[in-house]
Amino acid sequence: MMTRINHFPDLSTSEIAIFLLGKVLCLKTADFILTGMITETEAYTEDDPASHTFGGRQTLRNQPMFGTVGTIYIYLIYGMHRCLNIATGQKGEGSAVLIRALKPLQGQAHMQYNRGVKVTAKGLTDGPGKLVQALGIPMALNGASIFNPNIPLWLEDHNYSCIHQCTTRIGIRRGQDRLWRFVVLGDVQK
DNA sequence: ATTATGATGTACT
DNA sequence: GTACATCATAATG
Repeated sequence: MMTRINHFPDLSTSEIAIFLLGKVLCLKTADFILTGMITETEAYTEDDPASHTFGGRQTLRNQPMFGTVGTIYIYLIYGMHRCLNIATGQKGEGSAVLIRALKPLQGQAHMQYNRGVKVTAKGLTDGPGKLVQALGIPMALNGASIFNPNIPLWLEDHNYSCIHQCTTRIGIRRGQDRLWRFVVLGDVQK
């Protein structure tokens, strides 16, 4: 059984971050479908000093984070890498889940081509910037809904069940103490 | 194996 | 000007 996800359960941002672990992110191009299982996520909310929306700050860039649940937020970080987030909460609430890592499932060779570097299967998509590049997620999807059936990016539930761990976050300076990073442990069961 | 450095857009001081 | 939700490459142990 494999179903396309067209809504999220009514949960908090960190609970949705956990919900997304083991789900499958899919991108369709003219010739390929590229898929990968989500293995690492992170929650970002308005009370998180590391969030673009800390304290309710609104800018032109972070508007999608204030959109309805499922709004896609893609932004450029360090001038060169793009990160994929999915908004959570009500419209007007600046919260989202960052997709930090995938395990490649379908179209690995094409992901390799998109990345343009010689790396192992793990290295293909084991970072937020890497997975966006590997799938070739277009910036044009910024602000669209992940539940919109007319866009080439969507989520599927393949009924993978996985054990997860909550950890402190990495790669940031502020708000490191919060246990809002979620990773899949070990192998995944069908 | 770990550490150092450069690339460089957007938000903010 | 500085900081940043990063990554590849080079240098070092």
